Amino acid sequence: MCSSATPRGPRTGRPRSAEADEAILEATRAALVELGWSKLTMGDVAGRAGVAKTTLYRRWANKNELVVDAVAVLFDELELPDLGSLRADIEHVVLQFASLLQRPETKTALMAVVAESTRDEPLRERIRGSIVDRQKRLVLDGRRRAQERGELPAEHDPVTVDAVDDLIFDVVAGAVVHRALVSAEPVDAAWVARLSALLVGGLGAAATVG
Amino acid sequence: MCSSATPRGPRTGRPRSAEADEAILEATRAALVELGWSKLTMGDVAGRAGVAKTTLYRRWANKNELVVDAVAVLFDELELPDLGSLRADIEHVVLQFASLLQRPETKTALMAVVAESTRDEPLRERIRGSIVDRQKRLVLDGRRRAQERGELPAEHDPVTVDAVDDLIFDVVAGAVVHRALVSAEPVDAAWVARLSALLVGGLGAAATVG
Amino acid sequence: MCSSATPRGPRTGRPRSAEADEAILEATRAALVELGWSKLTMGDVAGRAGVAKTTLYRRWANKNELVVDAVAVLFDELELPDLGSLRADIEHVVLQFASLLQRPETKTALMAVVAESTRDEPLRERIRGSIVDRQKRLVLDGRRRAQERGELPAEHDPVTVDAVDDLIFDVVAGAVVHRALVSAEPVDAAWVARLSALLVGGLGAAATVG
Amino acid sequence: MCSSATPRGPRTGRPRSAEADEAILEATRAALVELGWSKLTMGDVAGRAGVAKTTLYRRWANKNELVVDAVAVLFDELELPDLGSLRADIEHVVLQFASLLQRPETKTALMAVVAESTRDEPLRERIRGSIVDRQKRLVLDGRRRAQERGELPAEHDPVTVDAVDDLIFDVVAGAVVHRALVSAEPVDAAWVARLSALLVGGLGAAATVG
DNA sequence: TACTAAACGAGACGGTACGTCCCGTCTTCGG
DNA sequence: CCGAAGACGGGACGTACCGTCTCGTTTAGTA
Repeated sequence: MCSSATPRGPRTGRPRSAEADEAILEATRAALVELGWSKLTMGDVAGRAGVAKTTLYRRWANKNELVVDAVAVLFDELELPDLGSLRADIEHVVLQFASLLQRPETKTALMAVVAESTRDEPLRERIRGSIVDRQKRLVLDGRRRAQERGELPAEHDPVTVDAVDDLIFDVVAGAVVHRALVSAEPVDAAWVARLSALLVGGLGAAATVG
Repeated sequence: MCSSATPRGPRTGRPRSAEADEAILEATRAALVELGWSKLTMGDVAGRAGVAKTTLYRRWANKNELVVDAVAVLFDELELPDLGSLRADIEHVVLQFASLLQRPETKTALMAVVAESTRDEPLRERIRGSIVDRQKRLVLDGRRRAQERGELPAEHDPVTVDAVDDLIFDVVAGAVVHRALVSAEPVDAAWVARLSALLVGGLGAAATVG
Repeated sequence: MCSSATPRGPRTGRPRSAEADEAILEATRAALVELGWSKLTMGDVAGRAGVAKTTLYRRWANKNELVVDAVAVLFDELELPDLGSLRADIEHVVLQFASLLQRPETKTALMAVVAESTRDEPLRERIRGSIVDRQKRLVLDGRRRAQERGELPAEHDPVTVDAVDDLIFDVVAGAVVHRALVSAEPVDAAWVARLSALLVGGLGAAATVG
Repeated sequence: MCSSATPRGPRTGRPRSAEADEAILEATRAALVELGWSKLTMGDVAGRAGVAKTTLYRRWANKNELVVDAVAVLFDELELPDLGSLRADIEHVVLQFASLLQRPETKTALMAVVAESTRDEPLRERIRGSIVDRQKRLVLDGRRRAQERGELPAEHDPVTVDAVDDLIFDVVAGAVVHRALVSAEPVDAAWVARLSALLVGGLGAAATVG
C-alpha cells in the first residue's frame, strides 16, 4: 500500500512527512464522499490535505493509484468470525461486504478504478494486491473452516479446490456488486438469505464438474 | 435509446439528421475501442463522425449518456435460443454475455458508466432502460421455458418468482462481470460449466427461502 | 439606406415585408441600448423583431451594415436653423451633435463601426454615405450662410473652400467625438463656447494657408 | 501598464515570466497588423507568443485590456522637441500623431477599444492612464513652452488654463483621428498647416471665454 | 380560382472562439 | 533535500454565435 518505491540509501536531506501520507489519503476519502470519483481532482485533494500538489505527485503517479490506496484500507474491515455454520458465515460476510459498498467513497470509487484498470495493467495489479486478494482470502478461510466442520467434503484435487474457490469468489463478490451498483437494489437480509441458500445448495454440484 | 426526451408537438424547423445520430454512435464505439473510456473526448467523437461538437450536445447532455446509447445496441445481440435444457440455456447465454464483455468497447465502457451512475440518477435510469432490463428479460424467458419443460416447479407466488429472477440475474451477470473485469480471468467453458452447475443445483434451495 | 441591392426584374413571389425592415432596425437600436455593440447578436435582434434570422441575412450581410443602417436615421435629426450668427450656428450644431453622441445607441455603435471600417472598404462607403456626408452638409450650409451674412469673405478658389470645409468638419466632429468618447468629459455650454470662439477666431488664418 | 493589479504581500511561488509578458504584447501587435481587431483571437495570440492561453488570462481579463497594453507602448514614441515656435511644435506633433495612426495596429485597435470603453469603466480608466494622459502631457508642455517664449500670455487663472489645455487636446487629437479614421483622408502637410493656423489664430479668442 | 415562386418562422447544421478547469511539470523561496 | 506556493504549456470542456441549410407554411401576383 505504501507509495515510496525505492528510497535511496544515504537518506540525506529533509525526510518525507509520514503525517502527510495519512492526511492525503484521508483527504482523498473525504473528497470521494463529497464530490465522487469523476469530480475529484488532485488539486482539491492537495488543498484539503494542506499539502502542495507536488507532494501528491511525489508519492502517487496519478489519481487512480491514489484512490486505490485511499479506499483499500477500508477493505481491512472485512472479517470472518466463526458463526458455526457455512451458511451463517456466508450471510455475515455478504452483509459486511454490502455495507462496505454502501459507503459513498467505495460506491463511487470501486467501479471507477476497475473501469480504468481495463486499460492500465499496473493499476490492475495494484487493485488485485490491495483489494481483490484481501477479499479472496475470506473465501479460502470460509471454505477451509466448512471442511473442518465437515459441512463440505475434503476435496483433495488442488485444481478443483482453486477453481471452486475462484468461482465462489466471483459469484459472491460479483452478485453483491451487481445488486448494489448495477441493479441499484438493496442488499437486505432476505436477498442475502436467498443467495446463501443458492450457494450452499449448489456448491456440491459445482465441485463435481470438470 | 433515442436521445430526444420531449419532442415538441408542432414539429417545426429543420428536422434532426438521422444519419448524424448513427454516425455519432458508430464514432463513439470506434473511439472507445481505440482510446478507451477515459481518453475519449467529445471533440474527437465529433471529428470522427464528421459532425460539429454542437450536434453532439444537442442530442446528448454528456459523455456518459452518449456512451450508454452507443454501447446499448450491442446488448441487443444477446439471445436465448432453446437448447433443450435449462443448463444448456444458461451456459449459452453466459458465454454470449462473456464474449460481449471481451469486446474492448464494452469492457472499457460498462464499469465506467456504472461508476458514474452512482452519483447520477438520470444516468442510472438510462442504463437500466437501455441495458439492464434488456438483459433481465433473458432470465425471465429462461426461467419460464424451464418451467414449461418441467425442469422447475411451477411457482405460484409472484413475489418469490420475482425475487428469484432478480437473484439469478444479479448472480449470473455479476459473476461474469466480476470474473472478466475484476479478477481479469478468462470466462471459459470450464468456468461456465461450474457456474451453471452451481445455479441449477442451488435454484431449488433459493426458491424455498423467505 | 435600403438593403436590397439588385431586385430582379419580374418581381414574382411574395414581396418582402416592409414592416419587418423597420421592426428589425428598431430592434437593433433597442439591443444597442441594452447590450451595447459588442454583446449585440444577430439572433437576439431577430428575436426582438419577431423575425427569423434568415430574414435578417436576406437584407443585411452582417452586423456592421445592419447597425450602420439602424443608427444612420438618428443623424437625420441634425439641423442647422439660422440663429443669426456664425458663432451661434456653430454652438447650436455642436450641442446637437453632442446630445446625439450621448444617446447610448450612438455612443456604443459609432466608434465600433468606424473601427470595423478600417478593414472593410464597403462598410466605410456605407458609413460615408449614411452618416458622414449627412453631417458634412451642415458645415457647407453654415459656411455658405456665414458668407451671405458677410461674416466670412467670399472665397473664390474652390480648392481652398473645400479644404477649409473639410478641415472645419474634421475639427468640429473630431473634437466633439473625442471629448465625449475618449476624454469622456461633458460637452457643456462652456466647452462649446470655447470651441466656437477658437473656430471663429482661427477661421481667417486657416483660409490664408496654402 | 503592468497587468497584476494587487500583488499579494509574501511573494511566494514561482514568479511570472517577464519574457512571456513581452512576447504576448509583441504577438498581439503582430496579430493586430495581420488580422485586425475583430479577427484577433486570444488563442491566436497565445500561439504566436508560444504561450498557453491560460497564461494570457492570468495577466489580462480580456482582449480589450490586452490590446490597450499592447498598443499603449507605441504612444511613448510621441515627443515634443523644441522647434522654436508654437506653430512648428504643433505641426510636428500632429504629424507624429498622424503617422502613429497610420500604423495598422493602432488604426484598427484605437477606435475599437474606445468603442468598448463606452460600456466598460475599468477599460476607460486603463485607456486614460495608458494612452490619453500620455498624449495630454504634450499639450501641457507645448503650452508652457510657448508661454516661456512669450508667444502666449502668462495666464494666471488655473481654471482657464486647464480648460484651454483640455480644449486644445480634444481639438487636436480629435481632428487628427477623425481625419484619419472617419473621413479616411490623408493627414498631409497642407492639412496640418491649416489646422495649426486655425489653432494659433484662435487660441487667443478661446482663452478669453468664460 | 388555382398556380407559382419567393419570403417567411423555426430550428438544425458545421464551425470558430470563448473563458474555465484540471492536468502534470517547473521554478522560486524558506525551513 | 523537502515542501508550499503558484506559474507554466497543454488539452478538453460546455457554451455562445456565426452564417448557412432545410423544412413546412404563408402570401402576393399572375395565369
